[in-house]
Amino acid sequence: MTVMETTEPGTDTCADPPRATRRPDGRDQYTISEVVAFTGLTAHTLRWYERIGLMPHIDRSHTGQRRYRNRDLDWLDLVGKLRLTGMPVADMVRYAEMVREGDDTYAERFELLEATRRDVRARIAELQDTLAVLDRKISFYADAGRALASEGSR
Amino acid sequence: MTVMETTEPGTDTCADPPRATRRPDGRDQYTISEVVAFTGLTAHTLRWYERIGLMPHIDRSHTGQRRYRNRDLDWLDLVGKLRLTGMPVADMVRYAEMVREGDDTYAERFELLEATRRDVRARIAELQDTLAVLDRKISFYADAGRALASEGSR
DNA sequence: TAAAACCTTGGAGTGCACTCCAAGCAAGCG
DNA sequence: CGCTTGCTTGGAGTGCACTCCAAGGTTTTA
Repeated sequence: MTVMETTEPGTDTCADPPRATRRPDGRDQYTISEVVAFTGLTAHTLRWYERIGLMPHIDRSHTGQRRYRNRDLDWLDLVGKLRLTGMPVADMVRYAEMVREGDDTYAERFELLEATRRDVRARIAELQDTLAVLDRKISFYADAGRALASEGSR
Repeated sequence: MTVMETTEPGTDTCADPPRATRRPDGRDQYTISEVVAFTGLTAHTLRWYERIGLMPHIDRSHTGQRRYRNRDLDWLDLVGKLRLTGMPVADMVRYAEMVREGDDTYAERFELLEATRRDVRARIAELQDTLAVLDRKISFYADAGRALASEGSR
């Protein structure tokens, strides 16, 4: 039989979110499936990140299997945050390249982070604007619902 | 010659964002290109929204050209907000269908809006978390930059 | 009235971020 | 030792949200 390697093979009705298992400390070596559990990413995605240059070099066991280390998980945490900002993967790859290139790229990395911070602030503002619209619409619906209800009870 | 109908055909270096022209009041009829100017969407996208059922029926001139009205622009404003929340287009189509179906769907629409509001609140929280990470990283880079600078001046 | 700019359609194409596949090697357990 | 479960690869496939095309009709400007 072939191995499935899907996410959440169990109940498919409202599968619980990929709650990230907390990373134990005192260890510095993890298999890909452990990293899947920590990050909520799929193994496919982890390997894909590596192929496109988004990951630093990942250690391998003597037989070629990936052995992630704590610094790799820290990097994945950062990537996860940047992903939440909507930053394109290509930009994250660029950032990863700059990290590999070393100290010469400090200024450039600094600028990228500051630009990202500006974007995040702007998006938060947009979302708060949207929230205001939703609040207005929701109270409109609540009022309309009450009106319909009282109509129904008349 | 063929018509281009692209966005921003001018300078392609850092083209200014599609700043939405303000909608004039006292009018209730607009061509598609005016709506493009108001919303920042492309004409392609506006027609596509219509095809997939995301728009209400749009009036036509006697020769079949679209004539948008203020209520259509109001709807597009809402769609724009919902889009910012990351709501899938399919969900917005569902909402549009419910609006067309009429009063029977009030409760359902109400729930959808409330769920969206929850999502938006959650996303704002995530982004604020990310902002904290960025702030920490940026001040780290600022310190490192200062260290490098003073090293350079030594 | 002629040229330029704008609008119409269905269907095909694009870019992104995954997502999956097949075939085979590796690891842990009774 | 055999069984099950897990990990490996390159390349192909998927889903979403647009984005564009060709060929032609319409409206506006000079």
